[in-house]
Amino acid sequence: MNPLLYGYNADERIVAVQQKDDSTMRIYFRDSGGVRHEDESFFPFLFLGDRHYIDGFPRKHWIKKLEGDAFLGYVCAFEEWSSMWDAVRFMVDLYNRDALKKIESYADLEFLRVYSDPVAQYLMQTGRTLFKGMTFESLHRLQLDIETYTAGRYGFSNAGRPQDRIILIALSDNKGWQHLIDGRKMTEPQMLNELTRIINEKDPDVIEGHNIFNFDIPYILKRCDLHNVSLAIGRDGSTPRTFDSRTSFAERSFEYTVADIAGRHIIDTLLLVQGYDMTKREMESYGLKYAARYFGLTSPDRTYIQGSKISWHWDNDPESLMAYALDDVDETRKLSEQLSGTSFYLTQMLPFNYGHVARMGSAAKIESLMVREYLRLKHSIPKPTKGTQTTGGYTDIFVTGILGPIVHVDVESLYPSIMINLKISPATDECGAFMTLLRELTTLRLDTKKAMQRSSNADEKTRFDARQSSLKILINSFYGYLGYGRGLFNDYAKADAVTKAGQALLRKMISHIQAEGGKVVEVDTDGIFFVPPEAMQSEEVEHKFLERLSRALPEGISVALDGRYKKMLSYKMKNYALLGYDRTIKVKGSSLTSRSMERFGRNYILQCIDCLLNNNLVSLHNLYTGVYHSIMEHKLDVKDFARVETLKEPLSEYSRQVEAGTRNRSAAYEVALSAGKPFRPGNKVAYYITGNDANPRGFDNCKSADEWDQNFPDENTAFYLRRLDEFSEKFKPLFTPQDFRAVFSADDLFPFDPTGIALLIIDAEQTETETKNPNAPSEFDIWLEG
DNA sequence: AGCTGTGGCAGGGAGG
DNA sequence: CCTCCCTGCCAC
Repeated sequence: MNPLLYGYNADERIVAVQQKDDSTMRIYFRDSGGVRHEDESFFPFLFLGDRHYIDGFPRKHWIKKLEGDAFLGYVCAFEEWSSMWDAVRFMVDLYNRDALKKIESYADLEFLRVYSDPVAQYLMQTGRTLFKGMTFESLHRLQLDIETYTAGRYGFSNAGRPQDRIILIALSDNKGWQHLIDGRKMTEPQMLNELTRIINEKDPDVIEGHNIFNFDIPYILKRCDLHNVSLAIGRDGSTPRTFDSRTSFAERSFEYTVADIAGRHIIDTLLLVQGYDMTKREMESYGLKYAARYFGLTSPDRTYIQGSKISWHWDNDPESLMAYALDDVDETRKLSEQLSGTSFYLTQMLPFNYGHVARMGSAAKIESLMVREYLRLKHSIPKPTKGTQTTGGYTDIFVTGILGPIVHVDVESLYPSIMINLKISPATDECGAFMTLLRELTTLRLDTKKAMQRSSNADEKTRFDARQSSLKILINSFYGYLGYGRGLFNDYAKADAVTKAGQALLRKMISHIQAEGGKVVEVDTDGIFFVPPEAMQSEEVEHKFLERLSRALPEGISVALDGRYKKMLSYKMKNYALLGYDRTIKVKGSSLTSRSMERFGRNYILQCIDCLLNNNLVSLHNLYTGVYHSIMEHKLDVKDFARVETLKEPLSEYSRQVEAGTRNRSAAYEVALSAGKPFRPGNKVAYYITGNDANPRGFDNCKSADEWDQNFPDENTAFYLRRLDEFSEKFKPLFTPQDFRAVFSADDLFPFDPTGIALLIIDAEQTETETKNPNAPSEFDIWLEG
């Protein structure tokens, strides 16, 4: 077994960590014969017990940096020394015997500074590990959901007001047991005590909830505070420890309050859903109800209650509210069942507990494996290098318009394949852990995938799938880690080498396709859309073509057929629409449709695309006139023309920046400010434009969507008509100017006649010769020629 | 206290 | 009008 992947096999998993004395821990492993005790010396961790101070130094001071010239920037991590002094002596001895003389007292240690947080965190986390050896199935998971009664409309922020209260705590677990705490029979303090009692009695390993970090837990804690109740739900009798945290899913950042419950793990399904959509990017919302529907987990008789109506239902119709709360926990369980498997299986090989793994990013996971190996080898760990990555994926568009038929090919795992193929790993990784990890994880994933395909048991298949997909996410992050500014082992030059090799590879593929008579339409990073040559338009010939393409590429790089489409609307780079043979339409990119658009616009554009791909110009014209009149006659609902924006920053920060002149005013923030409600980053604001000016300044003419009154519609008709025309403009390149005017016109003087209107296909302009030339010489030519 | 990357496009606002 | 800058959204 490769120590790098220690713990992947079930019989190597830690089942319990028991503290022996102040400085060591005893580890128990599970194997086929049951639980056995293992000599801790093999285990490559430093166990510091639960004392925060050893030799008078906080635990984090055990990781130090020497500032001597020869080893500036390196940290040494220690694992088996009994005292700080031994550790320092070892390190100094290793690098510089002279320096030892300087260290005579604690005062001399001032030149040692805490350097590497990741290392410190790593050690501290492992020291706290309480993960019991369990299968995903045997984990005792408890779902929690609360409903609150508020005098005002915004319950959460009012959690401190005595007149608001928790009315319902719904719990459910995978032992088929359900419990509902009914506020009518208890005071709130009684209810909170009862919650504590039940959790301790049921003793769950995991507590799950949707948005549990930002709502349920903090709310409960606040109410406990108010009523002086101690929420002692830790396995050691402690109360939850909370701290503010932030994760960013790509450019979106998400703030939440992490709660740590001793001996238990908290899983927030909201975070799981966001993490899932980070790669898929096709969900409209991350709310529980939508997510449950998205994954097909909704029961047919599910009860729905609007958030604002909860107080009313509690007063008038409590039974349906209770049913609603139980449906919430039921969906949370199913959601977690679906999504938490990836984190669970990764926990087996990462030096972090389940709850932590579930909220960690990919880079931190990779780094933890690297650091563990360096600790095992007692090798120094590099510091992050400063710099930036300069290149990314190759993106290009060759032709715009409606085209077809279309074939999409892509390189499987482009960046990982390149890294393995060209042996690209960080220069600072002297022990070669990075490449070994990448290789081993890739092999492991392929094996797991094969095992999945072999398996005939549905449950087992699901388990294997969860494992292989969690590995896939991890493997794909190795490239990102190279260019990650805070990565201890980052290497920007190597990150650039990966992307440049990718670009060269794509150019090679493009020229191959063109040489065979294909018409390349669009390229993005690892995939190519093209119109196959006439002779090739059958699936069998396509596969032959793919084989030839694969043979033209280096060993270890494989190309796959990703999709076949009837037609494609090629609009701009990263922006296109596809019509499948099953008549479904996929729209990609933010410039055709995006979440930031008014809903009527989104629907309008989607329908336009449908008409265009199906060459239905009469419908297109009718569509335009229909929407035109709906706007004119105030027939749209506020939901259709309101714009919904997500607040990224606290309102106070926005105000400060506007005051300082470093930021422009923005309608969404102005509406939020004037509403006087407590907004947090991540909250959504819906607003619409008022007035008569077709070109208004948004932040001067905006109103909150819930102020709109159907009986006195005051939306700016001129503005929304202008928006309609802006949306139509997107299709201008498809028509001659006259044809465009004829189609997108509400002028009914002459009936619309589509005769003679042809959709245009335009070759994209050759702007940058260097990037546009697929045959441009590259430093990777030798590699490509094999 | 925690955080994987680059590239392309749209729209608002400010200022020329 | 236009250009520039910034933010937001999205593809990979």
